[in-house]
Amino acid sequence: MLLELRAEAETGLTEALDVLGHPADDLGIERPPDDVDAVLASSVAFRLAEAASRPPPAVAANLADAFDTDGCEYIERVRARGPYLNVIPSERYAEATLAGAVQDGYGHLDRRETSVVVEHTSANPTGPVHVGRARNPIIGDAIASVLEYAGYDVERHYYVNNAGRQVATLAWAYEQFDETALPDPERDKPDYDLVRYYRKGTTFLEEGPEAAVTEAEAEIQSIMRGLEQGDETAYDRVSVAVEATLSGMRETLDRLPAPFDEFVRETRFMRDGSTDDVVARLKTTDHAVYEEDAWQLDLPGIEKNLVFLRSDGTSLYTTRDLAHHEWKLDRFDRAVTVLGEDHELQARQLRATLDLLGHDTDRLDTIHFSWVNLPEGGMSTREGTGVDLDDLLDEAVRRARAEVEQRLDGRMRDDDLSEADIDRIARQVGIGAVRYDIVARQPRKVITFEWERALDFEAQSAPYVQYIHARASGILAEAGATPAPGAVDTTTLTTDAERTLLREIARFPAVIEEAADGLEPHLIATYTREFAEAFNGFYRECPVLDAPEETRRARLALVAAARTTIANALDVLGIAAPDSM
RNA sequence: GGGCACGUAGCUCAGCCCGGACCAGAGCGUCGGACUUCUAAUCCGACGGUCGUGGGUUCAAAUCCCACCGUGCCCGCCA
Repeated sequence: MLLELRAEAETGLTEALDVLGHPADDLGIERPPDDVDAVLASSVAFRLAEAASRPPPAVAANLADAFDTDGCEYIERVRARGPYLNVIPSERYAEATLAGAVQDGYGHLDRRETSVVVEHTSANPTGPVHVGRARNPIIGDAIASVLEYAGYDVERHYYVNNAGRQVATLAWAYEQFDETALPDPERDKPDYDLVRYYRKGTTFLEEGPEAAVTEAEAEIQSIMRGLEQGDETAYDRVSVAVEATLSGMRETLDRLPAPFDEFVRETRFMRDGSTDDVVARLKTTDHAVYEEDAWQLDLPGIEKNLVFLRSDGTSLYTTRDLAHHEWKLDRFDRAVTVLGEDHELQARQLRATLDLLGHDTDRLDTIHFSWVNLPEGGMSTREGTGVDLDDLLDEAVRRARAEVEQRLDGRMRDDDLSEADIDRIARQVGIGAVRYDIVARQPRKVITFEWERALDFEAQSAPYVQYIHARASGILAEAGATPAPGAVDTTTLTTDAERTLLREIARFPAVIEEAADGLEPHLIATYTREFAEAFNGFYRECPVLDAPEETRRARLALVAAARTTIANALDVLGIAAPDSM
């Protein structure tokens, strides 16, 4: 509802500025501090003061007088307070907020008729997903969801690298080594099974006898060339190992869950000729250079040449990724990619090259996140250092379960949780805590992984937010029927706590819009925390079930609206909203 | 060496893009309080900060610009 009110405020303010002969290019609309009873404010008066040769408060007072609220549905009035203009909402604003927020889809913005593909994770299928990578699916999935809420047609893609050196090495190692020479797998899952061959293989290439290594390198090269030439045998050899590994990785990602609409395989762009086509076009550009037997691009503003064809005539990952991106731009209006910070240069080169090929790169967005490190250093699949995501999720659920059981005794609510409930809550809370911990921070910040911090179940965590959903659910279940929003008198909601909660509910769609515009899902996490504080304030101050009839009805509607709001906000973050905890 | 990021309470972060009522907000930790009352994974209070450093722009700077310092990532015919 804040979005509608803001639209009214913008129109009204523009008119008022016009009437007084001020420029209306910067309205200075902002969120007022919590202790001001306005829902929106403007600081334009500061900027107008000099030209008007009057102090800001005087300008603000004039603007407040000139603001015509006659046509406004949601604005009661606009008043000056010092140099600021404060927008005071009407009772209709409260009514419309409640009516809007009890709808299941609350927070979904109007459809935009714009398609966007969100590519995320795309980890090399060489072994289990480790925590160092975990930011990618969690941030990526949240970005996809927030765009869906904002009205875009979204597809989630995982780009499978099944053509590079890494997977050729895996395929070779899988054929080369006997299982008896390998350690037992850490889990009974194909990715844990296969990664043993991969690690054995990379160690062999680094430390094995020279002649044997040369032979192995030749074999790996031949697999790569086979793929390049569309050789079915080479493709099958790689597929056996890659697809098995990928299935194990998908199983782990499903636990988050991080669903995908499509797994796009790199080889697709080799087999359909589009990579050759890109190479042919690149050779004809002014920036193409042939140096040291390899075709390269000397890109403007980029210090490093981009090799797009090796001296042996084979393509590189980036070459295929160019074809992949042309494919995406051809099918979608926008393409968002979530990548690690180590891919920064590559992403810049990709963008510059697509630009060179005549594409509108404004349709492209890249979000970079920094690594999750261990206190002792980085994580690596190849070296086998790091914490597997499976282990983190298991431990999270285990600790959450211990927490539920410990709280069982002191439980005030006599609703006897069943074994199945305990299981459900442990899963919702445990995995939710991991996701929240990651999605709540700006992707650029480096994270050092520590068990206690990642699995903190207190304030500023998923359970803190989930708890208010459970509380709201409890009240509504106890009450039985929830009154229709049209049948309640919002004027009975008079306390600060009620008004603050209402204000937070009304803000949700505006938060979605802001998070979607900037591709910043952490804004939603911040919002859920502030929302939870507002709800807890209400919960403390305002009894619902024991309130006088009129008040009770209004508060029940408010609780119902709060519940949908927080459920949907959590939904954006991919975090479950438990009915009981 | 070059490029790109990050630097806010003891610790972990939000605020920075779009400068204004923030002479800075949370959480954790520490200390003290609140369960016969809709779930205490909650709430209330106290203590705690030269917003890395120095300059600049502005009526106004945590926020914009410059320099410097520290940290991370990248600088492969790997991905």
